[in-house]
Amino acid sequence: MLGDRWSLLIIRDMMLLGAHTFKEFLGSYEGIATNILANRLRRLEAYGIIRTERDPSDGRKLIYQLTSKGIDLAPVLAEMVLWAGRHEKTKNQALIRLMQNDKQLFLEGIRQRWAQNKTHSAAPRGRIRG
Amino acid sequence: MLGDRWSLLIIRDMMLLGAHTFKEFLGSYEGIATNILANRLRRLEAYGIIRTERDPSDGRKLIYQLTSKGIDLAPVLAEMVLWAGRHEKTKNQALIRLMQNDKQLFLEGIRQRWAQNKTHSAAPRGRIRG
DNA sequence: ACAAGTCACTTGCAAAATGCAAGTTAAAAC
DNA sequence: GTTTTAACTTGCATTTTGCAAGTGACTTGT
Repeated sequence: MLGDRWSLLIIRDMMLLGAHTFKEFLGSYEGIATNILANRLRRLEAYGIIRTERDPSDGRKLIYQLTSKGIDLAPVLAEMVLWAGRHEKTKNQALIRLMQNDKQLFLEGIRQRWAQNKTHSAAPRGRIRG
Repeated sequence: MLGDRWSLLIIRDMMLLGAHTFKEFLGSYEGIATNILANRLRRLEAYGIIRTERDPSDGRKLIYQLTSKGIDLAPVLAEMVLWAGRHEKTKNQALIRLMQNDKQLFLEGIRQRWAQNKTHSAAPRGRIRG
């Protein structure tokens, strides 16, 4: 279900970088092709991990949001980031230290940033500051 | 690095089912092809996640073991199993309840089962009992 | 001692997934 | 009302995956 090259990276970009439009996912430095991205977004939606909404202030844009099922992947992503920080050369050591020092607080932060989705209001903006 | 269909499943089988030979990985119900399995095992070894040893009691067999880097993936796998248990129909609810009730104890269990690797003695045997 | 397994692969080929470049469509912006 | 922008789709080449059938070293059974 998440066993491909891109799905978890897309979710990571939503959680950690606050990405929620097609273009923002494309910009994320790994360079996914547009057809693959479109396909993965549809799959993630079919799995109930993300949902889609039109941007009320710009009819061209779609806003991708994590569902509660998607938000529940935060601990998985957090552990992956910690593991990579421990064993691979990685930038963003600040984020990793933040997560090490208070994992619960970090997870709460993600949940709060995305919790609004349930009430159907606007998506959270911005990236997490290390 | 782990962004493919099989790598994390192989690691899961090592951690949760105690698999450590080529044949045991093949038996694991998902049905990986032999050429892909051989390729993934080599990649995981190249990444330093597993290591390989000859079985001293049977020269045909190779024993695959998790390195400390591989053991450190236990929290990632644990969170994945918990997530799947929460959101997907899954068997092995006993294991999931065990993990929910005491995640730390569960992780300690995995670490102890595999810690012997550092001292170059025999690999741990058997699966985790829910 | 020797034939018949077993184990851990490799090889060849077909099928599927991925990647790349160039559209397309609807909605802003100028 | 022409040009941009956002979110895709399409066609085709390349890469990865999967399947079936070997292969070679080692062990088992007689």
